[in-house]
Amino acid sequence: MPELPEVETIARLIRPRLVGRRIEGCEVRWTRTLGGLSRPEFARAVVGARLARVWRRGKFLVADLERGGRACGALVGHLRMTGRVHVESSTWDPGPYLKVRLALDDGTCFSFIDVRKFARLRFAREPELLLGDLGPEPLSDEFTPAWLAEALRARGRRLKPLLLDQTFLAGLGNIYADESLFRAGLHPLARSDRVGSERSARLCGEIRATLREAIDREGSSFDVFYRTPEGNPGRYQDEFKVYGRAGKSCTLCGGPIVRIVVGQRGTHLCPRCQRR
DNA sequence: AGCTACTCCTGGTAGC
DNA sequence: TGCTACCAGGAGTAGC
Repeated sequence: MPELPEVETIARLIRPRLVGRRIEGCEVRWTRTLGGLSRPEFARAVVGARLARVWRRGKFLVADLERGGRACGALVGHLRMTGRVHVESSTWDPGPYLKVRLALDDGTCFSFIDVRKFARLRFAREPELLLGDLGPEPLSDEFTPAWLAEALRARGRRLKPLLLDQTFLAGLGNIYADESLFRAGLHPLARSDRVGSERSARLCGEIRATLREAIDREGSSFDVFYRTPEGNPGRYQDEFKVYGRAGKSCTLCGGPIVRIVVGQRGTHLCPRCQRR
């Protein structure tokens, strides 16, 4: 599933191919992907606009749009589990799962592809309305040990669902939440208000380190879905310590990795290294 | 406030 | 081999 490192990788790779391009046409094959707008409304909003900036916020991919040098909204994409993005020549075949395609002024096309139809590519006149509820960026200066210690204390929630809550912290998904908790030695069911400041400082550091290492390896690919926009798999899946390793031995203590379900999500941990 | 269940989807796979 | 049933899960929502 594309989480922060995967979306960051995608943003970095498509940025040089998109910035400065003008959208000359659009084809929508699945209207629900637009998240509310009709095809004509969407087309009217984006065709003729220029892509001024490509960036990431949490797991959202954002492209600011301009007309005549003036900001006129943004494309805000979310890949959910199986969304993919490609920028290729217009002769490239996007396959049967293409949802939206934007023709650009240099003969390339931006293709938004999704097998399961959960991904969204929305036009927003004010993207802040879609992004405003997100918590801090884990790799920003805002995300400090002091902030995390206080935030954990203020919310009496179990750690795993809290880390997946995008209004708490933006960008972690199932994989990197499990990996970060393992590296910090914290149990996914531990209550956030009982994690001391020492432990929460460690969690802060491990979240940042995990995400940085995953970005360095262009994200994780363990199934057919996530690929970089160049079609390459990421390499971080080789570094997983707990995710998808149920029954295998812990790299620290040798004991078995266990899979439990927390909030309808598969959750992987080492019960010996991660005490409650 | 926080938890659980349900919804949206379909390729892959386990089981027969 | 070929069928069916179930699983994965990000986020929104409803209900307790």
